[in-house]
Amino acid sequence: MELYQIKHFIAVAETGGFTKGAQRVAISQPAISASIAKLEAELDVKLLDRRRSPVVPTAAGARLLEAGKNILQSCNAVKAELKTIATPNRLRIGVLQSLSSRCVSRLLSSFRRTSVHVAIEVVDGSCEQLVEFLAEQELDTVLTIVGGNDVNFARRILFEEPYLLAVPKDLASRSGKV
Amino acid sequence: MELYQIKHFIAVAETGGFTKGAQRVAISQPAISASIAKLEAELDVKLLDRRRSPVVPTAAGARLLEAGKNILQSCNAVKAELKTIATPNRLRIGVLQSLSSRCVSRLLSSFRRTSVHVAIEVVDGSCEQLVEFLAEQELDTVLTIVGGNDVNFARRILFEEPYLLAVPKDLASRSGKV
DNA sequence: GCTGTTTACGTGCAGCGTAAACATT
DNA sequence: AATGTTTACGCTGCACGTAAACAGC
Repeated sequence: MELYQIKHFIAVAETGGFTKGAQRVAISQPAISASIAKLEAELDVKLLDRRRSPVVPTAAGARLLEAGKNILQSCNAVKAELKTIATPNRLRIGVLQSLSSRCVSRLLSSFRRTSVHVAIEVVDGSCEQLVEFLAEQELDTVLTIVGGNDVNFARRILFEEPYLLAVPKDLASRSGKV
Repeated sequence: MELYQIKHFIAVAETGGFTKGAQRVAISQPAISASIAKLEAELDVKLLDRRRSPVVPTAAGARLLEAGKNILQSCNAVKAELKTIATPNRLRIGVLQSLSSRCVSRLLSSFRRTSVHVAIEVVDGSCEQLVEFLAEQELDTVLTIVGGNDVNFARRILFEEPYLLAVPKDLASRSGKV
C-alpha cells in the first residue's frame, strides 16, 4: 500500500467515477483503474461498487476513504511543517511607537498561533524611521498608520483605532460649545 | 513523499545507521541512502546528522520520525481493519441449552467488544446435538459442559458453575440427615 | 585500517499511456 | 448508441543491486 494508491482511490471515490478521478490526479483512466485494482488485490477487498454510475464505495471503501483522507492530511501537514522548519524564518516587524500596544500584542499573538517556527523581531520607531528601515530591507514589514507609509510599498488596513479629544470640564462650559 | 520513504527513514533513524536500517527493511545500503536523500531533497531539509555514529535525527528528522510512525500505524491499522471487513466472518456457536444464559451473554458481549465485524449465530440444543452439528461443520464451536463433548475436538474450560441441591425443609428434618 | 556512507553504473520491475475490447444503461 | 470500465501491450522512469570511491574514528 502506497500513498499514491490512496490518493487515486480517494479521487475516484469522491468524484464518483474512474474517468473523473483520473482527471483529478492527472493520469490516464486505465492507469487509475489498475492502481485501484492492485490496491483491492492487496487488501483482498472490493473497495468500489462499479455496477452503477456514479461508482459508490463499499463498506470497506468507505472506511478507507475516511482513514485515507486523514493519512494524506497527516502527510501534508508534516510536510508543510518540515518545510517551515527548514527555513528558520525571521519576520522583522516595525511597529509605530505611538500605536496601542494592546492591539499590537493581540495581532502578534494571533500570528504566533497560526505560524509556529517563525522568529519574530519587533522594532519600534517613528513612521519615517520604519519606512526607511523597510526600504533598506532591514525590516520585512511595518505596522503604522494609513497615509504615513511610502506609496512604493503595498498597504493593508488591519484595524481602526478611535481617537478622542479630552478637555477639562470647565473649559467646555467656559467656551460654551464643543 | 511516499510511504516506503517514511519506512526507510524510520528504519535508519531508529537503528542509528544506514547499514542497519537497510537490513531492517531488507534493501541494500546504497538504496536506502538514495531513498532518504531523495526525501530530504523533496522536503528541502536535512533529516539526519550523519557526522557521527550512530546517526541522529535533526530537529526536522525528529518531527518526521514522530509523525511518520503515526502515519504508518494508521496505515497498518486501516489495512488490518479492511482485511477483517473483507471476510464477513460468521461464528456459529452452539450453546448447551441448560447453561446459565447470564454466563453465556457475558461471554458473548465480551467477545463482541474484542471482535467487531464478526456475525455471531447462536444455536442451542442438547450436548449430543451440538457435538453432532460440530462434526458436520454446521457449527464452529460449542459451549457445553466438561466431559460432554467428543474427544476429537479441542477443549478449554472457560468458567465453573456451581450446582445446588434444593430440598424441602421438612424433608431434611424427617430423614435426619442431608 | 576499519566501519560506514556516498557515488557510479547497470538492470528489472512497475506504473503509465495508447488503443481496442467489453459492459452497462 | 453513448458513456464508462477493463484488457492488451509497449515504454519510460525509478527503485534497487553491485562495485568502487570516499570519509570519519
